[in-house]
Amino acid sequence: MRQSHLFTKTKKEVPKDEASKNAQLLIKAGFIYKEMAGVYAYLPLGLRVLEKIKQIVREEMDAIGGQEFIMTSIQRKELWEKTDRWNDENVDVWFKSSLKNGTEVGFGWSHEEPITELMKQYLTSYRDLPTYVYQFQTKLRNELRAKSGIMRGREFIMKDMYSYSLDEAQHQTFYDATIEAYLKVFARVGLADDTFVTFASGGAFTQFSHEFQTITDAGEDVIYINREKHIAINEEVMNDTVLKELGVTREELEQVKTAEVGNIFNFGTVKCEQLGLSVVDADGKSIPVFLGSYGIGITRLMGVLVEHFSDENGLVWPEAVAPFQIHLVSLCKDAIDIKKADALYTQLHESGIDVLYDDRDARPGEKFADSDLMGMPVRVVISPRTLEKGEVEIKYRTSGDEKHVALTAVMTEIQ
RNA sequence: CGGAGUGUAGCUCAGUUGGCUAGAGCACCUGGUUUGGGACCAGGGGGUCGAAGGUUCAAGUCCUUUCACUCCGACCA
Repeated sequence: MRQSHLFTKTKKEVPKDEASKNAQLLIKAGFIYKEMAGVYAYLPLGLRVLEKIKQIVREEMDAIGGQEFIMTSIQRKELWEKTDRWNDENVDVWFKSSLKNGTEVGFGWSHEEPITELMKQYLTSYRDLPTYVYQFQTKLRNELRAKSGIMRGREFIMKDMYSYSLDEAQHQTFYDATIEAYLKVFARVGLADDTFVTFASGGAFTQFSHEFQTITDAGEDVIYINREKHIAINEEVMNDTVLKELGVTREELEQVKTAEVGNIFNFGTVKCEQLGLSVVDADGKSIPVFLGSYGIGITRLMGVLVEHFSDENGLVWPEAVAPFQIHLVSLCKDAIDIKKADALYTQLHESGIDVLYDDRDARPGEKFADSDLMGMPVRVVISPRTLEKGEVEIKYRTSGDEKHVALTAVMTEIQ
């Protein structure tokens, strides 16, 4: 991608109506645009990051048997009344509207009910189980107060997966597989060391649910962790009984601030019973279905990555999610040098490398500042100075390490 | 939803006890000089001062209402 053709540009100043680091940096660097409080548009650079994150999640969900589809944003009231989650006392984040004929509808803040209703058409026999489906959907939640930039919006993208299982054991197997898959996701985006499977309140069916919490000051949760034993407990369930059960003492735990990046939940058979989803077993007898739901906040995860990896010069993207792998910055002025820079760009591009080519007619200082701000993992500078020796300069965003490499050796160096 | 704060150019802001044609920096346009860490000179375009109502000879400035945004809290299967 030639930067001269890239839609959006960087800013020197951050908008004053943003206090969170993730929104400030992402707006400054031209990744997102704020429509209103808690509602953000994703510009080409931001969208690339989102798609990279989604692809990682997609691969890991597919690997454990998930099948991607997509539900609707407009939902029927009746389904939510069956589970008593339509009224504002029980769910206070509904956006509601009505059709021209007066029929009330809701905008999806979650999808268990409609997906389970859908499943009634397709799951009829024990032979149909287990079934695992997931989607990337825009969730709409009428939050009383949006905050923390893209980490807590009124409109956000979530991956939500649902498992329909024959029995407790089958459910548990997939539940455990999902924990492993989630850990792989967070490892792949670079958060392995600071993300913890955390015991949290479990609701009616199990003692605990599991949250995936990533350490960040921008988070909203407080958890207690033990890094050696890999145990983490949400403060909301921290008590002596729980400590005893998990075999740790209070003294062994460290208090940290975290953001919830993922969450898995066991609904038992209750949700399916409420909605009338059952299958017949081998004897032709009707039996209840076990439901599990598993979420990862995609846009929130992007926000956490910004909070986690940025520095005073701007964004610092982990390689796996960077919008481009390489930022090729050309300082060339005359036609012959520009031709060489163009050739290098073409070579990198045609090798299948995601490369952003700063071919703009701008001053070096501005280009370097923009490059740092946008945060690609590798910066390659080509200029009259480097070309004199037939070289380019390679600088790594994370470490700041810098080296000069022969023009002919760029490809091998980058691999 | 309770508390606090802020609304003036695309962005960041200044604007005195009410007073003349509402300003600066950044960004943008034109010309020139520059070119390895956000350059400089000259010129230029851009404003319902968040909105509505009121007081006044006169309102960005005072009063009332309202809307939006931010932060703290509450809330967040």
